[in-house]
Amino acid sequence: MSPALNLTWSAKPLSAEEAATVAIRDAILSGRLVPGQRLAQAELAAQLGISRIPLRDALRRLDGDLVTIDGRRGCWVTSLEVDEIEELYEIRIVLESRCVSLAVAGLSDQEALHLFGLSEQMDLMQSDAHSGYSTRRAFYAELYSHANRPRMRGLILQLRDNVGRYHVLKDVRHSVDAHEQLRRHIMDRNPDGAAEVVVAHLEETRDDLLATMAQDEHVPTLATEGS
Amino acid sequence: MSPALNLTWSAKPLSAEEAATVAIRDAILSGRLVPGQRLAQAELAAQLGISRIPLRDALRRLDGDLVTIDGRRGCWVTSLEVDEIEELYEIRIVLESRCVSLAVAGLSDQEALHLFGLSEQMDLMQSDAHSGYSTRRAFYAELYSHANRPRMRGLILQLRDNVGRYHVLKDVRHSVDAHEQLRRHIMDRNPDGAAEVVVAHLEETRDDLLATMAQDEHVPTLATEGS
DNA sequence: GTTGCCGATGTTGTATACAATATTCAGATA
DNA sequence: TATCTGAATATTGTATACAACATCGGCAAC
Repeated sequence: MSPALNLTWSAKPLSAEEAATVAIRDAILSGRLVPGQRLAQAELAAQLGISRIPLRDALRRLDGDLVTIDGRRGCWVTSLEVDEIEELYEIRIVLESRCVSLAVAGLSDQEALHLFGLSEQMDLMQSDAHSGYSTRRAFYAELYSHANRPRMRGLILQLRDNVGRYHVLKDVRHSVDAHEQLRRHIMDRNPDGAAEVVVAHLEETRDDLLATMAQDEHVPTLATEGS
Repeated sequence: MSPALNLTWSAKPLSAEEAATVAIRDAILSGRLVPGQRLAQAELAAQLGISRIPLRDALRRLDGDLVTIDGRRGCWVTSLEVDEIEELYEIRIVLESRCVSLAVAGLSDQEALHLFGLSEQMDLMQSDAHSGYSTRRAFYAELYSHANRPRMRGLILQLRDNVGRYHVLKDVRHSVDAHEQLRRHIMDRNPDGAAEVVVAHLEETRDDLLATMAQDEHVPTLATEGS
């Protein structure tokens, strides 16, 4: 199956544009760049140590997703309204219920066991918000990859990132509970059960987030300007 | 509902990047640029009468969708395999069935009548493949806008374009029939019926396309090079 | 006090020039 | 003949410079 030589081509030189894309995406997902924050090309390029051209390429790549570009008016970190968040969750529910169902249905014994272990690890090591998020993300990325639907998986992960940056790690109890159920359905190869758990979990998460937003709507987050 | 003054800000000056984006997208959707065709930056920029910078911005914007960029190896018109087309249709089915259901459920009498007329017009004037496609696209864009799900609508139209450029106008009978049924469900405000029609229509269209591709797989289309 | 009109300033868009890398093809060698 | 090597060529990535536009401030007029 696997080739004799499995060089992952580690540490291949990233282009300036790729590096900038990763850096900006990471900054947005980790909350260092907050929704609505202006992204001035000259300033960002200077901070990253590159010229404006590859920076613009990176921004174009993130446009419509994590970044909003409005012609000559400039660009900002995309800010989501309540309506948009509800819609994104609706799309996630439709896609993820299908995807998890397909994934669980096609799992081999070995793969199911692997996912089971991954899920337990994930719930055991509860670290800070950011690494917790990326750990959960990695689990779902792995799970959904078994659905053999690369485009759907990509869409889902994208939507997840889009909405995930608004969370403040409030849903830990829900998550642990949902993951326990999900593990059972994975071992039982129960696609419908898994889909139900995922939908219920998404709805809970969504409601948590909306409640938090309604509560904090009069306390807008402010970016701490870099020196 | 509609504002008293409805200035559409017509004929605002497009930037070179926007113009290039529209031009390239249109060329791909109309088939002048075929899947797999190389997109050389210098050549394209010269043809469009702009420099490489705004052209690159346009290509980055279409990347991952209609265009595939592979680092320094260059970029091509995205070419879809059979598996990918099947997957895109699967996503369309999931999203569009939900979207049409929501749209039909919320239709006012006036809106339903308007869509009815639009649909009839669409079936009456059957012109060439390209304008036929864009007419149908406009109808669904209008229909889905009534679902009040802008992101979902955008995704659907994007998926539609992605897969639509492979069609060769073979599904006219199916379409006319499906549209007739859809009109009835629109007038009856029958969301479930409309969703069923859309799903069935998508499945038929998908199977038509796959059959055509299986038939023509040994006759690869070749681009007619511009002078 | 409010509105409208410039001018100064800053930011983005675009062209040109150059650097870095991929591709290609000729030629040598097994 | 097939394959490998390496220089020539072509194409993409990036930096700099400049042009076009938007924003923001003050000032005048109503």
